Amino acid sequence: MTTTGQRTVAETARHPANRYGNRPTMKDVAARAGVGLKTVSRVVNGEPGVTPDTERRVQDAIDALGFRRNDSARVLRKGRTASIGLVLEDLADPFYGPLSRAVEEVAREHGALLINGSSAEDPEREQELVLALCARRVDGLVVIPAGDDHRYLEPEIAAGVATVFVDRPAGGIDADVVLSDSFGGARDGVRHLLDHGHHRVGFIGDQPRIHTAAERLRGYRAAMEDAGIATEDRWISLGVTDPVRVAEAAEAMLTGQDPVTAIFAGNNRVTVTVVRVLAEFPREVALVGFDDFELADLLRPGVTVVAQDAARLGRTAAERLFQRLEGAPYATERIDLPTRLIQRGSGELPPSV
Amino acid sequence: MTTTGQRTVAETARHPANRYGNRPTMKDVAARAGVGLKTVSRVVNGEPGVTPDTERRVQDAIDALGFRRNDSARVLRKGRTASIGLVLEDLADPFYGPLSRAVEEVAREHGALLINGSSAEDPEREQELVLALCARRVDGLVVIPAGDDHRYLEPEIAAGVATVFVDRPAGGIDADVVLSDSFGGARDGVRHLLDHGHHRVGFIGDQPRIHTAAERLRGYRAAMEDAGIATEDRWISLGVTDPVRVAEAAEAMLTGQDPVTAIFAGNNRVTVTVVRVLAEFPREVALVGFDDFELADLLRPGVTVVAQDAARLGRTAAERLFQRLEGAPYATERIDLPTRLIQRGSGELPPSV
DNA sequence: TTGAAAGCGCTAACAG
DNA sequence: CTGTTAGCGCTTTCAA
Repeated sequence: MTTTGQRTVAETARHPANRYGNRPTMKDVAARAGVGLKTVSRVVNGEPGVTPDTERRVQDAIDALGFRRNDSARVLRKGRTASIGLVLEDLADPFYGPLSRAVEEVAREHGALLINGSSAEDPEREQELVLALCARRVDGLVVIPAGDDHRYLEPEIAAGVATVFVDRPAGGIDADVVLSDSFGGARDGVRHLLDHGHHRVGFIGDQPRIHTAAERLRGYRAAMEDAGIATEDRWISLGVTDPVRVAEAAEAMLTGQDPVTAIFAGNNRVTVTVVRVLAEFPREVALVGFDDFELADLLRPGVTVVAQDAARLGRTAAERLFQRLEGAPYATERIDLPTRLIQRGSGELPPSV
Repeated sequence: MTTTGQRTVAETARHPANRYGNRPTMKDVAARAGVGLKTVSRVVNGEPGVTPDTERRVQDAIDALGFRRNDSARVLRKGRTASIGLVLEDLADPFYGPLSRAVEEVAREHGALLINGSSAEDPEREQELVLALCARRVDGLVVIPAGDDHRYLEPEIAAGVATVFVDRPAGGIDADVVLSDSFGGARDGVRHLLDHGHHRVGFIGDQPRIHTAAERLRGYRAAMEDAGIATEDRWISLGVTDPVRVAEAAEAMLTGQDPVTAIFAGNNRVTVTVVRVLAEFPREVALVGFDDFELADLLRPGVTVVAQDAARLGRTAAERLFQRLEGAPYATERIDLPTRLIQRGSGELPPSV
């Protein structure tokens, strides 16, 4: 601790004790500057109607005391917190990094802060988090839902908390949602494999209670059906996407009778695990994954993917949120963002058996 | 909008207008339940001293009105916000995902929410963000600094905002800091290359004003010196780590007279760019990178790295923060976390010229 | 067991 | 241009 630091402590310690570690308030500043409370407020908020001289006296007092406006009090009075909440599945998932960054960027453009939390794909934890954010009176909420029943949000939305869902739709309530075209993307990806001569195509996806997982499975089935292929149950594996289960699933469908010659992976984690399995596998197997991921182009072969634009997803949702916050109450809307097939080699391999 | 939803609107609309979208307050609940304000407060906060019967009446009123406690007001009164701020460089950077997730997890264990923002490596923006968080009266702050002068934080720290720096030390103030051993890690990585027969080893790093970048450079120089090799300026490139500059730097040191036979890359972004360059390069070049990254093991050759544990960095910092928040004022501390060399092939290649 | 009153630090509304 | 007053919705204190 420097000497300067210690003097600061002594200085602030002169003020009457309160719960904020003896911080000076506008009242203290007013007393020191010899002006009224409201004048301090004017200076702090850059409102007009203060003589340069007065302003300087107030500013000096602010600097001397180390005053910083207490936004908690301000919020209480103004009713707007200038903050929005973001609830997602897992901040550590590379898919959500760009998404939350995009939301943050838009929030920043609107002078708002971002409070965020991970639901860990647990509906209860999602609700807990959302309600905690509502209790803080965030102005709005961007939610990547873990659960499928969001009726608990009804009173909040009715009370004016703008809410936009991303990546998966809300359950049981009418709300804005921004989605990638999971169905179309998966269908295109599987069709791409079929176009390259495959007939036995496997699908490894997440738990079907997750909307995107169900949609992608639907896309897979649609593509197979369009091609007149009867899918076998052995080719389809759904469940949690931890590496162990996914690796076992991949190995199972790659071996035995009538093994698959191509795999469609339902999300980035699945894709990566399948790549690991295939790296050890004796036969060449074609692969298309849903979600792009870093370095997919550097692997050999490069991994063909159905890419969705996570940043755009986040930006679109956040912009929608602030439109609602600022404007008239529009009708709720569903925004579908297109996916894009990126060919890198793995999806263009021919059947090896 | 369901019928239930509309009734909720009508219901809340009866309450006197305020700034929170006509939300019921404890006063409203008290009126409806026919009890005093304080009794509602007791029920809401689970305080003892309320008859089961009264409690039920209050609870019914709460449910009927859709009441949710306004934590802004609570905060104003209690002085603690139960939230901490995290300022990092870029939420979208894969290195920070696990770190912020770890911080969030610890916050959650302590019942606190996480407010975070990206500084975009801009000192002004860092300060702006930090002060905005202080104005919100976050209880504490975890900062990955972009700037190197943090004296602006002195009054805040004196006023009781617990602050822990991560990844890089604070400038101009005395504060806790949690670091990876950049110097030792880089020295070990370079030494590893030297041990495999290299003499001309290149170093591509970030701007030396960034503490970790400077430390890693120092580690590189120490290893070279220990081996009795005089480094040439041509082998060293420092600056912003955008792909274009890094690629040019790599190509420059790989060609011309006395080209390097091995490269040490100063962070994950640099490493990835160098991998791309080497993939196109006619000669085999050894590579060790600072920071681990996903799929490094799947590339051919696998990329040898000096790994730091981002999650542990975040967890350690956050735990330190809450120790401070809860306990006596310890002396500030510097915590160094070890790095780990992970051999995957690229760092074990012999010199090719 | 319950409630009335005071006040957290700020801003809105209205005087001077 | 400046200051005073009255809350924002909650918790604290203290009395019933």
